[in-house]
Amino acid sequence: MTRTPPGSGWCSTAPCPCGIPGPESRRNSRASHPKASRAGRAGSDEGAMTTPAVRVRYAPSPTGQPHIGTVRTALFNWLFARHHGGKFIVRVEDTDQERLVPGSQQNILESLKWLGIQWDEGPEVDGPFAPYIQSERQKLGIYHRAAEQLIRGGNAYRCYCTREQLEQVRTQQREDKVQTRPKDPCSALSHQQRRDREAEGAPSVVRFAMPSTGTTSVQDLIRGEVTWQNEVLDDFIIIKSDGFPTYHLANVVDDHLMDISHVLRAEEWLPSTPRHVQLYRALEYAPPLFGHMPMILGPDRSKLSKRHGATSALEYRDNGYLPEALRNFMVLLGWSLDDKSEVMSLDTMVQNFTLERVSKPAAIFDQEKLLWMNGVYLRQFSHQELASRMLPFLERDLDKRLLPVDMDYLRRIAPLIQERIKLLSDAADLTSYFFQSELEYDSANLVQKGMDQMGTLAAFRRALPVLTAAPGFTHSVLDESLRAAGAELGLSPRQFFGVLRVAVTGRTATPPLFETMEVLGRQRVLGRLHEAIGRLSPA
RNA sequence: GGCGCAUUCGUCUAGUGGCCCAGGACGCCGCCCUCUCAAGGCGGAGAUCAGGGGUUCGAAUCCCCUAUGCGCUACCA
Repeated sequence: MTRTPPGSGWCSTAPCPCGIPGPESRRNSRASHPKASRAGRAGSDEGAMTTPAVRVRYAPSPTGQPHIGTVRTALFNWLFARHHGGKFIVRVEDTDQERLVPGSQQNILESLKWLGIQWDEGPEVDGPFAPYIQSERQKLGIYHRAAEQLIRGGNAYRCYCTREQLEQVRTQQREDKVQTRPKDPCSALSHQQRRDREAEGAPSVVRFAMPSTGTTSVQDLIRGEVTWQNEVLDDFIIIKSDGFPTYHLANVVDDHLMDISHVLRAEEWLPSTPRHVQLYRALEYAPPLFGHMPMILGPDRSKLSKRHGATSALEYRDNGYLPEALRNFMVLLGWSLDDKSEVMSLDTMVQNFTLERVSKPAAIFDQEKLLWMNGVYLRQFSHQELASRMLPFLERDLDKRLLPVDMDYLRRIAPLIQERIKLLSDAADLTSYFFQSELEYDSANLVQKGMDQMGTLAAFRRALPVLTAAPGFTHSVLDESLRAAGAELGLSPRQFFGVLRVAVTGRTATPPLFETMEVLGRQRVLGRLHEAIGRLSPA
């Protein structure tokens, strides 16, 4: 009945860098590992070729709050690396100087840390291929050397066209319904013409000369073989006029230099993959394996964005979600262990994560299910753990006059709200009446359905001596004695306990009354009862 | 418009040609438990497997076509 968990038994760990999860792979992506054959190309790289190891990277660009989709991609890369005993590398792709947002690099790293995704190489930790920030790597000249190499080999050329000129060509082509890619006029410039333009000091970019015939294919680890007609692919820019490389060049050069074995990125990158494949070919680099992960969509099926609510991991943190819950929820967006497992430990994820169980269709981010999962994790905590997790939120949200929070007291409150709390950010609201010296509530709430003012007052007056005299202020004692008192008054438990609840907590919905009273303690309870009696008594 | 990818309950998904007139989970509904609110237990509704053609003794699963959705189509990543 139980299926063999996929992954176990197939890929032991280290020596299975292939990304092809098992002998029975349902996808015909059984191509051999390109890097494995690199030994043959000898010295083109570092020389010594051993068993290729899994080296994957997360390459965010610091242009704002890291989107939940890119964080999920980081998670998948990390799990893949851990599953195969490989390395997970973070590389900051800040080649777009115009879109840089200060502080976003910190946000990205903080998101990863919060989620428990540790990187083996990258900012802060460095590693054998440092630096890990492209603007710093730029200074090494690696991108320009690659571009020069391509120009020399006839695989790239300088282009002097202005944006306006290009826009014209493009719209013209569109009007003429030309199906093939726009051929860049500068590709046909003569040597003399180029010299002239350079002498004029004309600004230029470097374009890659895409082959204009034939096809380019990639054996995608998730989607199988994908093929493009080269004639529809354009001569994309590899070096911008500000001298910075574009993503296309930088990522190929760096992935090569950093010995990346698998490029696992979001599906939106699939269309530019033939460019990268051609770059690898022209540069004579052994290409990595590619795998394109499903995207994450909002409820309206469009790319998840601000309009759909929180889109960055840190927002979820501030909104009271647990990293454990968000991580678990995210891993299920596009991956599954089997037909049943949902709530699972990190360890289980690592042990079972294989690309073959990554699904193809884009997934919609279901906030409701995340909320449920957050509750599941919250309920699994020990009282101590829950109290510790709530503390920072209480310090943030509770009236400052109620601080500092007494940890011992909080630890006793924790079990009472554990089944009721769904977000840590609810903690203050759920527990405020434990801390307040003066309750704030509408006196009208004291008199509940089926009761009148006098009856309510009588109930309070009857409860007073019982609570005062209770031998030990524990929930079992209180339960017994108050239940008896209520019966004497001819009130149903619902009525009697209901009015007491409001008097003691100011709320109509709380954890069980007697447990709540026990934690509050005799003094607070009696004080609040007196207060309630005062509120109801005719002046 | 072009190119590419995708398509199983509202949503996340299981499914690797017979075990599937399709299983699990969230959400929803009902019942139970019960001092309120939760949590929990039990049950239910919910998918003509996008549609149409093939292949096969047999198709959610393989092939083709169509439709729809999404992505890309920047000196952004």
